Amino acid sequence: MKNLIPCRFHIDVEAVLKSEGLRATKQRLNIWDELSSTDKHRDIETILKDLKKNKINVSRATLYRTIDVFVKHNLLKKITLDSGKFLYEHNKKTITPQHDHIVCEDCGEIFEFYDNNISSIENKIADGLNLNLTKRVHQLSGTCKDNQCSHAKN
Amino acid sequence: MKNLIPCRFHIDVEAVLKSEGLRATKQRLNIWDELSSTDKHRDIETILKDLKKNKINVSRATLYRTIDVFVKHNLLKKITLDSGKFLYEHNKKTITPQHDHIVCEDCGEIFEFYDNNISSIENKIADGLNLNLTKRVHQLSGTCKDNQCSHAKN
DNA sequence: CTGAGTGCAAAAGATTTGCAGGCAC
DNA sequence: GTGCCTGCAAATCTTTTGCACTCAG
Repeated sequence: MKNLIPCRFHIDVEAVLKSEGLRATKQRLNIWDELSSTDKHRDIETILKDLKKNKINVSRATLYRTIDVFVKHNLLKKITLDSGKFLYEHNKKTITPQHDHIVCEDCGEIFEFYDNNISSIENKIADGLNLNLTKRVHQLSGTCKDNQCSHAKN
Repeated sequence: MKNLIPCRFHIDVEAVLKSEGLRATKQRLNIWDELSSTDKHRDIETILKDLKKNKINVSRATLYRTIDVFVKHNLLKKITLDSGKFLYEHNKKTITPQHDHIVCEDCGEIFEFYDNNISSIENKIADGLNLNLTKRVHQLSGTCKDNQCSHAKN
């Protein structure tokens, strides 16, 4: 029932898990299949629902634990919304290795952006405080200028 | 017992509340006194504890509701940490009107920064998507280069 | 085989809500 | 006096945890 979903990263994950001394259980592989099947940003609830939709049964607890593992090992990126909710997106190491997000408040669409100048300014700021940057969050949100979410058509 | 705490914004808040059709209850004024008494970034729990320390009794529910009101009316700024926890800081309209945060993971110290170039880049990005920027979050964190949190002595 | 990982259900936190009573205006 | 606001406790929501069982290596 999952043959429509490209499992692009199956092998990678198995390797990563093993190299970290973790077991490649079918739950973890199934969850990764689901996570890597789309570029959407989803919360735990949605991921769980999508798993069920594909007849993959994992307990909520396991999903939490697995997502934790993936985030810790950089397979997943955790996005913290201003509401305190979290969204997750898989780390396609090949495309846009570092990027930030801008959300349209009208339609909920999330776009990714990246700017090299910002990075270098950030580094200067950290340097000035004698800090090594370890994490960065940069999220913008806005409303559509023409009130029609024309960007969504892009 | 609160005579040591400068109540710099008392009048403002009362005016703001009234202009919004809200009542200037003693709970709201007391909470604002506490919030405006320091530039620290605190979570609900800490604020509640600090209130009790100053013999101000408000229920947890009222504190949540009041903080909501203040955030909504721009008297308070809500900072969302990556852990999903929230911190609050009062909006001193006079100093650093717009700023972001960089956290030292070693000592928890939070510094504020602002860079005009970043703002203009952000605006360009939003423009490109036909969006009016309404909110921005930019938070960095890092570890101390010399492992001694020398910045904390600044 | 053995212990890391899982499922379940209960626990733990954090925040919200319903409602009766209180107080700002 | 009126109804917005508060306090309390219960409810809700999200995430974590303890424990017995399972299965990957």
